[in-house]
Amino acid sequence: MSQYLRQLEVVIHEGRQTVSSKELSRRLGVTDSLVRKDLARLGLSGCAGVGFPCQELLSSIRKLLGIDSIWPVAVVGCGNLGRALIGYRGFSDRGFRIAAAFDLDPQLIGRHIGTATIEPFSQFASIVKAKGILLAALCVPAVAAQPTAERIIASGITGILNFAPVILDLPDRVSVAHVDFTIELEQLIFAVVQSKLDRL
Amino acid sequence: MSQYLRQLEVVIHEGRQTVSSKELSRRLGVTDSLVRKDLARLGLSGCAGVGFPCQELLSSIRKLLGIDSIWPVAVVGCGNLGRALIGYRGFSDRGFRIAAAFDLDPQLIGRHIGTATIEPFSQFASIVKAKGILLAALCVPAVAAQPTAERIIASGITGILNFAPVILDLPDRVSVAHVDFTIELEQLIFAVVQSKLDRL
DNA sequence: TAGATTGTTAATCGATTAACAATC
DNA sequence: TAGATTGTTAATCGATTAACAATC
Repeated sequence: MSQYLRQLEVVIHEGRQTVSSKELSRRLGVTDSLVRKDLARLGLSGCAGVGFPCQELLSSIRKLLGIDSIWPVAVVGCGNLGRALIGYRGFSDRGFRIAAAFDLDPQLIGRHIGTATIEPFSQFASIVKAKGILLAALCVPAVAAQPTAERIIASGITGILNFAPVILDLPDRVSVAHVDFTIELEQLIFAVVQSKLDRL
Repeated sequence: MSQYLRQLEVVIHEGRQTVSSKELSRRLGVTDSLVRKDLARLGLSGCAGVGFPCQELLSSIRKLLGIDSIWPVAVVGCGNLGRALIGYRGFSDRGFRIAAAFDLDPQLIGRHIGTATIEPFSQFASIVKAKGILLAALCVPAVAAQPTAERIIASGITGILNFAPVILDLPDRVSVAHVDFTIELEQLIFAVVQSKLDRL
């Protein structure tokens, strides 16, 4: 679905008013049938002979994905990775905002990065509650990931973007998305090796 | 497959010699049938009544994934994200090594981060060739991603881990893995919203 | 009307699962 | 032998595709 969004933005940028399932399918590398089926599943309909209205499609998908409003996100752990995330452009115009950043290290606390100031982790619960934050990006070392995750969900966080190379064991009511560079790299290598073998 | 590796490492860490498809399936949240089928597809076999030998399984999968040796990786772009990647622990013991880092900014060139020194991008081709690097992590701003990617594949890079929120258009012989925090976050939000709706 | 494109049905495909005889 | 677990077959499931009448 995110891919649909991205391509829609491109099409809109080109000044188009409508887009056909065929056009979208071409851009996404899938069949037009699938595009129509996907959009129908979301309850969206187009005009036979014309296509789908771009703007309506865009806002409908945004709404369905829950990104029609701006979600404040807390960054937990401000090492290299956490700081990179705080500085990451492209969140702001896509429905996210780094609303708070936390660390344990007294050396880091109080530092400004981008628009955020690093707060002591002890303040997590109160700040998160005050700002209505529901999502956290977990950027702590692997060993700290599980206990930190447990502590932050106790403060009402319901979604965690986990950057630690550890599988978190958390209650079902919490959603976890896992970003693991090692896995991504392994998959890349696998693809490279495969493609080499194919060419022999 | 990477998930298999991770779980195998856990099992081996516990001192076990063999592991059953049932045990692995439980850890991975799939069926035992699927585990056996996957392993069979890779040409690996276990012992009926006993299970699969952990060590053999581990090294076979490593070999199949192409990570039985250490792959040198070049980091291109040493902003927040690039530096985070260079400092990322956990690569070293999983078959990767950051072998070189590049940037355009004269301010950054010569700086040491972890074990790497930032080199001028103009030196890319020669250094990559000298060190036999085939993989690059692309950590440049979105607008620079496509031209930079074109330039680095001209130097013999065959696999790119792309961190820029842009879909790269490259020849088929090059493998690309795309890491996009925005997409990950959108998926997380979707899961959070879904789970909220489910509970109503 | 003619051309383009939708929404939907039926067919296909691949991946997953259940089941079980064979094996240790 | 009895218990555990494999390898494999046949059945199931879900997702994708092809096709086409209906619609603009």
